[in-house]
Amino acid sequence: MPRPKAAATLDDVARKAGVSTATVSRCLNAPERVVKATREKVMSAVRDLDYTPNFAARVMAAKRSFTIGAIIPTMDNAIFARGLQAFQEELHAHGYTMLVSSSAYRPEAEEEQIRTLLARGADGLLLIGHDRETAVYDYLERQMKPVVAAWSYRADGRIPSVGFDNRTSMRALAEEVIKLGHRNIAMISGISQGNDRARLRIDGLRDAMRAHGLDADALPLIETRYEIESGSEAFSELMSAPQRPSAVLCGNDVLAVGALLAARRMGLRVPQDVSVTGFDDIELAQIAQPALTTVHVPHREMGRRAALALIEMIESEGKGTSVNLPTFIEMRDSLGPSPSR
Amino acid sequence: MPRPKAAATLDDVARKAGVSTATVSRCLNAPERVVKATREKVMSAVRDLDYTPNFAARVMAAKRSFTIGAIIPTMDNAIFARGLQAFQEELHAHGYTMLVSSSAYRPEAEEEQIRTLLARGADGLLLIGHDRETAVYDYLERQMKPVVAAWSYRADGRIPSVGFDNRTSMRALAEEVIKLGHRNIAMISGISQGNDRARLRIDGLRDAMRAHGLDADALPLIETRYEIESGSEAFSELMSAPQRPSAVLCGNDVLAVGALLAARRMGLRVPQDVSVTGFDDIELAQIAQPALTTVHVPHREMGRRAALALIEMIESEGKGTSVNLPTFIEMRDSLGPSPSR
DNA sequence: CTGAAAGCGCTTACAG
DNA sequence: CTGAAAGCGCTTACAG
Repeated sequence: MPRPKAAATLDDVARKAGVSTATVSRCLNAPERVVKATREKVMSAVRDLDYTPNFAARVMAAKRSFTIGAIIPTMDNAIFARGLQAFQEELHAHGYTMLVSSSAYRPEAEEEQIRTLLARGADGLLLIGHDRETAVYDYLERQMKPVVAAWSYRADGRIPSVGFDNRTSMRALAEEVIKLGHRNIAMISGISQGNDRARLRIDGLRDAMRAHGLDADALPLIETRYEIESGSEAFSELMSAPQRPSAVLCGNDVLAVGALLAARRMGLRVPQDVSVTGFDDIELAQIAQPALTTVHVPHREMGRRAALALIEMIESEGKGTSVNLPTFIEMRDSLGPSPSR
Repeated sequence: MPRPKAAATLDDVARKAGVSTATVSRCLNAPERVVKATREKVMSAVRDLDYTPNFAARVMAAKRSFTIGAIIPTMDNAIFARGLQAFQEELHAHGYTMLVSSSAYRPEAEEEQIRTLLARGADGLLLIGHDRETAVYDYLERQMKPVVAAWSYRADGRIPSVGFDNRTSMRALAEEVIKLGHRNIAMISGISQGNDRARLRIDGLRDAMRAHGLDADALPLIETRYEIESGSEAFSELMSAPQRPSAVLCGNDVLAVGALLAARRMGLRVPQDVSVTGFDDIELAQIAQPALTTVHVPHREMGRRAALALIEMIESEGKGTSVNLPTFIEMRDSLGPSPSR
């Protein structure tokens, strides 16, 4: 009985096929450069030995890993799930594997993970948004590895981005809200510190307010974690202010669903008593009661395009082109005219 | 101006610190084996050169990668998100990185990914469930790398599992349903082919039916993809049968939410006209209207324990112990007494 | 406590 | 079209 033998190596295959390791390597990586007869001998040896190339050795010798790292704030939240899935599918279709880690919205964690993934030989990196220290960008530049920022388009970023315009998207939604007669508007946002998406959405709302003569500086605003429960708490707090808002714009759908839940608990009807809006258009938005009016973000498309951009940069050594994806407002039931109108 | 230099190597550090590469390596991996003075010289060289060890080289030399692969059916679905996040956090806390890929519920895709991840030097693997070809298990065994199956506990599996009992969990829920007087029961399941979790949940329902004298073989059952829309379609189909069910048990919360949506569209009140139940207790279940009665699965705990089990197997070369996590029924509003009672 | 050197398993110019 | 050999950047017995 053959005892558990170590995995076969290139050498084993070469010996068994009676050729050199160079030839075996070519059969695997550039079969067209080997004559058919040789190739067949080699491939059958590969099969017999159930040979799988050792990845680390290949990476080291070829200086390519066919691995791309993605560092996202969190996986435990539908915000990134769909886009990430599409990203991974597209990578896989091109022969790449995805390495993921989550930073829990902590910049130091992101930095550490950038180093780790790069040290692991990632051929490129997907990062979320643009907010990070200059030193991090300097480091990235020195590594000379393709990096793309997703979820936030920015023309003048230090790295190319594949995303959408968070600011004008939120502004467009806010314009609709204002058009419906709302003048007491409040916002529940994600923590804007280190999160350009959150900050730009706030800015977008303020842009719209200013454009319509509302006092943007007086905007009641609560920043909180992207969790349903946090959205509920913020909503209750906002609604217990002396001057109750007639519309509460939320930084994303998760917060908005939390707001909806709190409204129900408080006996407030949405949108008759108060309007609520979201951002992202994740599945939750359709399921919520009432269904959420929100900004539709093309998550899958964004994931795909980000993968394509990265692969392009890796394979043709280009510096990458940013892409600004369009969003649109998905009008559903949670936004109605201002009751005080 | 120094032009973009290649990343520093161990050799560069050794030269700069005036020691051998062996010493530098020790400073990094077993600092206690180097005297303080030397260590300080080395560490300052490391800092000066902004040195990060090359991962592939390290893996190849040490035959350890501190990487663990996870192959899940899909990321674009809350079913796995929470558990996976917890898994990743626990790995990270122990210095491991997670490599993920999704198989889209295709066995061949899973097989290919097992090979890929192992070739990439993964020190261990997380797989979902137990349904796979014998040949795959044989292959896994030959690789001699720790592998754990999650989301489904099984005492006699070929690999240890960290999960819960899908069958008795569903049975317990079904008992409650039957206790409420329901005798016309139907089920919407995920595709059971190659998915032991789905199959065991069906079995669990049938167990309960049999135990209460109902005809388990006559159970109206539709198997479909784990998508909201699929749940809606299946529900409509089930409800248009001559003999309408008074309770529809769903293979998971996603399907149940789809059923709820369809019920609303059909003008059926839940649970007055028809009861609906889910499985998993993902966030959706609480948000649904009415809130879903479902089986609570301890996703985070399962993810954590799976990580721990794998690390344990890697580091102490044990064969791993399975863990069977308890589930419980989360009674909410979508299950009520049978109207015909 | 530290160093010289072999070895990990590939790829890739360079010859022929 | 194929092979001999250097080299990728580490770790780790083995000496001393």
